[in-house]
Amino acid sequence: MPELPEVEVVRRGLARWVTGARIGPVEVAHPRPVRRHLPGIADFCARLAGTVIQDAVRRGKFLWLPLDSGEALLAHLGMSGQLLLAGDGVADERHLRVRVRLSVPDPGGGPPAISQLRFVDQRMFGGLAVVPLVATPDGLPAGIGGVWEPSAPLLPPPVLHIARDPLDPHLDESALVERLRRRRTGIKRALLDQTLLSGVGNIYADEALWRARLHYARPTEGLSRPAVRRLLAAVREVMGEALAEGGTSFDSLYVNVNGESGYFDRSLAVYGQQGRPCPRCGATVRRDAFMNRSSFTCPRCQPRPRNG
DNA sequence: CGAAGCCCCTGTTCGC
DNA sequence: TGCGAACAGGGGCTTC
Repeated sequence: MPELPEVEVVRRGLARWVTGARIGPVEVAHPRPVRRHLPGIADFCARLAGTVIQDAVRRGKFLWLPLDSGEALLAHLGMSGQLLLAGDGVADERHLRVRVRLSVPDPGGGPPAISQLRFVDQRMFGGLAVVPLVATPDGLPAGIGGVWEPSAPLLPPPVLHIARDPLDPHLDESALVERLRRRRTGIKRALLDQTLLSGVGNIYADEALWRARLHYARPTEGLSRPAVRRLLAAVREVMGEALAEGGTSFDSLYVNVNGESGYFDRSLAVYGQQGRPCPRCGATVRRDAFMNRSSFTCPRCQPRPRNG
């Protein structure tokens, strides 16, 4: 499943390889991934055809390509989505949902010559839409990327309520710490609340809580400022490590755009590790049902709060 | 406004 | 061997 560091690697690959590309005909093989484009499939295709991609920008797990039409192609990969660059000779993937034909003026040596952007998604939680771009409420850059800006920083409306993510240099950490401490809920719920902080999914929440030695049910009420800051530092740390691995595991970003990740299977201390020893203290990692999901903790490093 | 729960989706794995 | 249930989970949406 694509997590924030992988989405960032995809963003970098797209920025590198398709900035300046002109979009040609668009084929929608399955209507579901375009369901959030309310005017329909024909309108989706018509708005894309003939435009030129200006940039690739990301906030949390939302990714968009600003177009010279003033609109943007907005993407969310959901659980199983991939954005792949391909040449015409590459066989269609089994779950190919949308094909965007491209003409890339300067292929720049990416083998083979890129002529398609493909949205491949088995489970179709993710999707694409063509959306307008509106000014960011705070006047600051919309997210990561955004080298190209017409005059003011711009954001797709569906991303307006999404908070900045841990990799965003404009994240106001002090304000976040205070907002989080005013919440009356468990710390993992708060960590997963995209209106507070975006891009943290179940895996990174569990890994960061383990590093900060906090149980997922620990009430936000009563968490000290330093404790919250330690947790945010842990989130940033684990994501930074994953990004470093994703960025160095392969020779070129072109490969990473094609959906590879170097992070999982390694480096995970607790997520998916039930029954195995905690890497820090050796106690047996446990798995609990929480929020209709799984939560993994070390019972010794992360003791359950009395009233949790 | 905040908190919490439901639901969407399909391939894989597991239990009977 | 076959079949249905459980599971994976981000985020939109609804309700209180």
